[in-house]
Amino acid sequence: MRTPNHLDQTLLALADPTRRAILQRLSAGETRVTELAEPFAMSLNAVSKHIRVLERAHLVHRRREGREHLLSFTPKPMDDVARWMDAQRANWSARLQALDDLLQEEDRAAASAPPDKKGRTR
Amino acid sequence: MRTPNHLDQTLLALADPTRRAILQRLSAGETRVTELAEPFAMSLNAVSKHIRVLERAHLVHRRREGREHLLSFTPKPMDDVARWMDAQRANWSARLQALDDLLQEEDRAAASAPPDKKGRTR
DNA sequence: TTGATATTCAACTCCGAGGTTGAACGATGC
DNA sequence: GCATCGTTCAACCTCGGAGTTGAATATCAA
Repeated sequence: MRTPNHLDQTLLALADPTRRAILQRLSAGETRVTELAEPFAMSLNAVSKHIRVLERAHLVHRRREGREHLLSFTPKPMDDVARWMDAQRANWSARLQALDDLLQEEDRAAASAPPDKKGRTR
Repeated sequence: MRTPNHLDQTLLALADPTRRAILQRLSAGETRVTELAEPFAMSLNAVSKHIRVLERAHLVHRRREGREHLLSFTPKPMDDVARWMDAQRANWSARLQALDDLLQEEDRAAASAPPDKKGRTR
């Protein structure tokens, strides 16, 4: 908890529509900060701060060329997120399968008993 | 931006190690609040708040049974995250492929010219 | 009813996120 | 040199996240 790990930073960075839009834009290619900020209804400074959050999460890389800062998307942290989610999915999918089996078991058992008024919800 | 959409809520909820641990625990089966809070070095109230964040993101479902609140993992929002990430991946993977092609093109061209001092960085 | 258990609600602190404005800094162009 | 462009830094505001403690609510058990 005292170590804000990479997943934390990455997920936090992704949990904002502006930043996701920035990433989407960057996935189309390197872009200058000003150019990147142009479509947003907020100050350049605000966008600059969003960029710093993305940098902290290692989701964008900055390359200075003269006075221009060129930003590009570095997707590696997203892989970590994907890996974590896959691991989670593996966990609960197995369990949901077991639950399904159990429910079917119950249904077969209920078929030989008086039916229940309320159906299986959701 | 004024509509904090589902992805926002979900990613924000996931961007905390305590909450991810809670989900991990819940993926092993329904759990009472107190039982859930026991391993964490924080007050029951703090855990209760985390649970509310997870509920807001529809990542957990609460079922009241007497005085006990039984929580379970509802993974659907994670699918939305996965879908968004896949879409992103489709975007930039295509572009990275194009970039790779370009770099190889340049390498071939450079092979016939005097070599460059600084190598291809990262 | 009384008392214990399970959980939330309410009020508070602290801190950082997200936004603003204004100034500073570094590179470019004349 | 000087003005301008691209970008950040600094200071400030507001809001909500994350934690605390203490009281309230609801259920169970006697």
